[in-house]
Amino acid sequence: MVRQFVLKRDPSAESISLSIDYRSELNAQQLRAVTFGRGAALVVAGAGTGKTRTLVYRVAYLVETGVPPEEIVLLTFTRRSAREMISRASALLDGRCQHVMGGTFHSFCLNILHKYGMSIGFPGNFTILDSADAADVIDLLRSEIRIQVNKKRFPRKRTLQAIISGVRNQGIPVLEYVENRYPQFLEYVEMISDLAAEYDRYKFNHGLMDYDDLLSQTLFLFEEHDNVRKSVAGRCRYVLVDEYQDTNRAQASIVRALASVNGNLMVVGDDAQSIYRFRGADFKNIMRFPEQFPDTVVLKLEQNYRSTQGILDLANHIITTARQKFEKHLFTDLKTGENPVLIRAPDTRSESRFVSQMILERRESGVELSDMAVLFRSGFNSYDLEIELNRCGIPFVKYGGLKLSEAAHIKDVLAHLKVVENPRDGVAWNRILLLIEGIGPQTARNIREWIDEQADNVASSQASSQADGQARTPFSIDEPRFSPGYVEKVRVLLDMLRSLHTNPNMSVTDQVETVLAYYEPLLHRIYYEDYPKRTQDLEHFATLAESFTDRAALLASLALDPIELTAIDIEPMKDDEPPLVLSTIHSAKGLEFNSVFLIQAMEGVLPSAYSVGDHDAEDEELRLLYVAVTRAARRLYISYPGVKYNRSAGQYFAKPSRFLVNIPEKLLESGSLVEQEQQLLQPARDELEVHRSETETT
DNA sequence: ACAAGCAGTTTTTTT
DNA sequence: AACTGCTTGT
Repeated sequence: MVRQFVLKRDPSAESISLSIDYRSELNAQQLRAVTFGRGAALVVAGAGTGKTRTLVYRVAYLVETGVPPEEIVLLTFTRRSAREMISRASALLDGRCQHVMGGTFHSFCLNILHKYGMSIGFPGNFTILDSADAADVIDLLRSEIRIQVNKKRFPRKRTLQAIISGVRNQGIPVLEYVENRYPQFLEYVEMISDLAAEYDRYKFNHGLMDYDDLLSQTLFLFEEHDNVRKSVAGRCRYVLVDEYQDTNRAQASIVRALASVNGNLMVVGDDAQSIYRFRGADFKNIMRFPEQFPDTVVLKLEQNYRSTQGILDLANHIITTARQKFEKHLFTDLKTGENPVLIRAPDTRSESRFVSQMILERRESGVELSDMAVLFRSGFNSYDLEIELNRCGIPFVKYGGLKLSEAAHIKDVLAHLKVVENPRDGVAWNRILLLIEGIGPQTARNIREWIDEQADNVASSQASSQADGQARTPFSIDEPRFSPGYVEKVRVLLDMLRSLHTNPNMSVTDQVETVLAYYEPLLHRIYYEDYPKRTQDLEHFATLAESFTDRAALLASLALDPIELTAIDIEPMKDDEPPLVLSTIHSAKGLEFNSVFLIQAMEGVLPSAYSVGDHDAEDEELRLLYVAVTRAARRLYISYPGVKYNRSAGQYFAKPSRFLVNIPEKLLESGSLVEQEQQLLQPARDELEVHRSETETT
């Protein structure tokens, strides 16, 4: 590294030129982080200690002290939080902050690969596989290998994808990974390894990249081309990383590479809130940070501005029971407040009714609906509650769970666009061919093979010369080699795709409309049971697509930043009241609410049944509870049903979460539900019934 | 040989 | 709701 001489700022000039009064708006610890100079810093920030605020002020401070905004990189966990922080910084200072480079690791890497990928042999038009697409690719390859397996239980495609991705993320052999996490599949280790190799080869040959590739290929690019690394890192004058406890190995390496020229790096995180182990995140990254950057200054934010003392006491108590001890004790000045409660409801229905009722009460007492949240472990834990909320006419948005872009019909439409973008995208071809009546897996495969040949011909004719004058596309049938049962239908499909391919000036909206016109009849045939609902989603999607200037941007954006709207979406804000938030605990990270309801806090759900027996996994479930609890500012209600219904076991007695049973009453009061007398209850229920018929759209 | 439809099983969390 | 395995029909 070039030796640097630091010129100290003139303190008298500082007070004149800075427009923000940092001293009065931040506490001493925050101020230190915000005004930190050059070098490496680790900010250990407990829940609710103003972590986001600190980052926002840090961005503004850097810009205000003359750092060019486009040389500041802010890496966050979701694009949503990057967007939010940058706009908050802009509001604080001015529009200059909009030019800060911000986003997720994946989107940042995608930009780099688009810019420099050509130099290491990646085509410019590669398509991105989300994890479901990746599983589909693996499934295509699996069907070939499986013939030799015969009759035995081979892992399903999602499991295979999880294993292959996990192996990549942790950089360990398949054997070790399967031994630890999937001992039931030990006999298939060799086949899984073969499959992983096949998968990599397939992706390379067909211009595909999965999420892991975006990170690892960027690292590969940096390793192979030092000038690229220097050039990229040279433009990263200041690097800021949020949620550092949830980075994996590859991401930590990328951070190191980005800081390798200027060395100005600030990472912010909280080891107690690490909840992405399943995705390869390693909270030890945060412990290792000071070793990797020997001159690291460690800064701590410990004063909590969010929650009442009662909520913090509970949170502190919970985290001390983790097997891996964390040295952290949050404190606050907020003394007042109602203590957290643990409520046992008779069953799931009454739990939903209780939560809805409390939400209405809180709203009556002046709390905005949008300042309340219902949190749960898994997306489907809220199904029953969603019905009840609809019945009560309470508007809500749901984060986590099924995404719009993950719905089958949206993926169908996207697959058509992907094929036009990257004609070698075999999974997308497979998907759209299977939609045609009369074409099954085998025929789709034959057609795909023929398409691959065509694509090769196109490539070679382009390579040799443009002598034949006519641009060839991979979307025409020259030979009558397919059976008449479906050849006409394939011809219609190819005609449609060719019209998009040969028309580079066509707007994204027109492209989407063209695909939709083609897809509509297929949708009706395949989803004859519920196509009206799906048609609605497609219209929503078409509106959304209008804001994109080109097809590649639309596809990349949907792959990297899935629209978080469930199919069970309410009418887009018909009334102006901001809706209640339903969210998985994972998706609620970084958010805060006046009142939080944590539902289904029972054994088998939180902790998840998958985690029991694995100490590290159980610890992570505990941290998940910690995250949920610390989202609450004033009120916290934790509930679980005493009886749970399950299709296989029927009704069974549910146990409260093991993390909650031995907590002193002083920290967590327990409560139970009593059914109100019939006469009083009846009119209220009648009224709700009326609401139901008005609001129920699903 | 292949597609399509039916019944029973299985569902974590996300870039 | 989606996936898997099985049966039936072309």
